[in-house]
Amino acid sequence: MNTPMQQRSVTRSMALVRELVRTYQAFEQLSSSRIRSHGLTPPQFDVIATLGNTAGMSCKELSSRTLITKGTLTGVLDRLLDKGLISRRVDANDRRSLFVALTSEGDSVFRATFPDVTGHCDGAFAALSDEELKQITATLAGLRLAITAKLEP
Amino acid sequence: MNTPMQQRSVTRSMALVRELVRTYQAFEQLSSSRIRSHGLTPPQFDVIATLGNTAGMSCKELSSRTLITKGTLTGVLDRLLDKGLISRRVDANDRRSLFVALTSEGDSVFRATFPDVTGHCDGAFAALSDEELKQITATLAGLRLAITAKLEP
DNA sequence: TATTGTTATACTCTATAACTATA
DNA sequence: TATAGTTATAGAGTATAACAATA
Repeated sequence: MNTPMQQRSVTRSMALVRELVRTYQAFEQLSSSRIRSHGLTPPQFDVIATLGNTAGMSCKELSSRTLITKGTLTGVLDRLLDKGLISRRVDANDRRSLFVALTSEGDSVFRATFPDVTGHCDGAFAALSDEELKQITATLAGLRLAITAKLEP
Repeated sequence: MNTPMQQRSVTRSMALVRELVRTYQAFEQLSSSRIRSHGLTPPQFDVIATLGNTAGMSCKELSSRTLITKGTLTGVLDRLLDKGLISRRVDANDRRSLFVALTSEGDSVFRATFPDVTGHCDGAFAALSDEELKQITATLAGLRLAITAKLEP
């Protein structure tokens, strides 16, 4: 009633935010150990997973999808290049741009790791029906859109 | 129908996992810029937020709540100590253990940053009713429990 | 002039494991 | 012997900003 506006507002989303963070952290903990067992770091896996099932993309697009800033991305790509998992070549149309794609070995790693990482969640979600999974996914998507809208302006 | 078991299973949770990661990343992006504007890193904020509204706790407990491993935690606490935001003193009962708590300056920082960070989500969630917020929070909690159960054994 | 990506710098976090001191 | 934390080491990610090449 006479709780300050700011205070009430904060209380409203606090529980949700905390729970989102905790849920993600739990997932992170589960997936990170799986990722490392394949000899990758989480950011490296992020790149592999983003490139998987695509023809490839520019560093700019890869950066915006993974949320890894361009300066950092160069280093991450260097290490994946050393491992032979990606190729990086100049775009013929715009020679400022680099086209990054999985090599066939990178694709093998993608096919081995991605199902393994997500697959470890399936046991956890076994109790949920397809309908419930769909529902939760939609809820999260809505949440994400709300946050993204707040980010852009 | 004749899709392999593993394949079907992966497909089931893949969309949900991707959406959870993306939603969290969007939140991370929003909160991280707020956190840094207060002169903290995300792990440092994590510690401040965990200590906030408590009397303090051991490094062990802090480590298990933040998911920061003990070796890393020492460094993070060192930096917060340098900033004068926490105190670290030997526990009288068990002299192997350290009791970590916010200083009054740390508490001020907590009170300034925590509402600011979570508050930036309130605009995003303004369209949701209290009931919906509650519902989504409960859904996430269920998801987390499912993942945590998978982690422990 | 603007954009794409690299390089340079300095710092923080991370995993891992050996170590100290208490219990 | 086991536990709480620190220290040591090496690597990886991060922010930031200056830079080169191309548009």
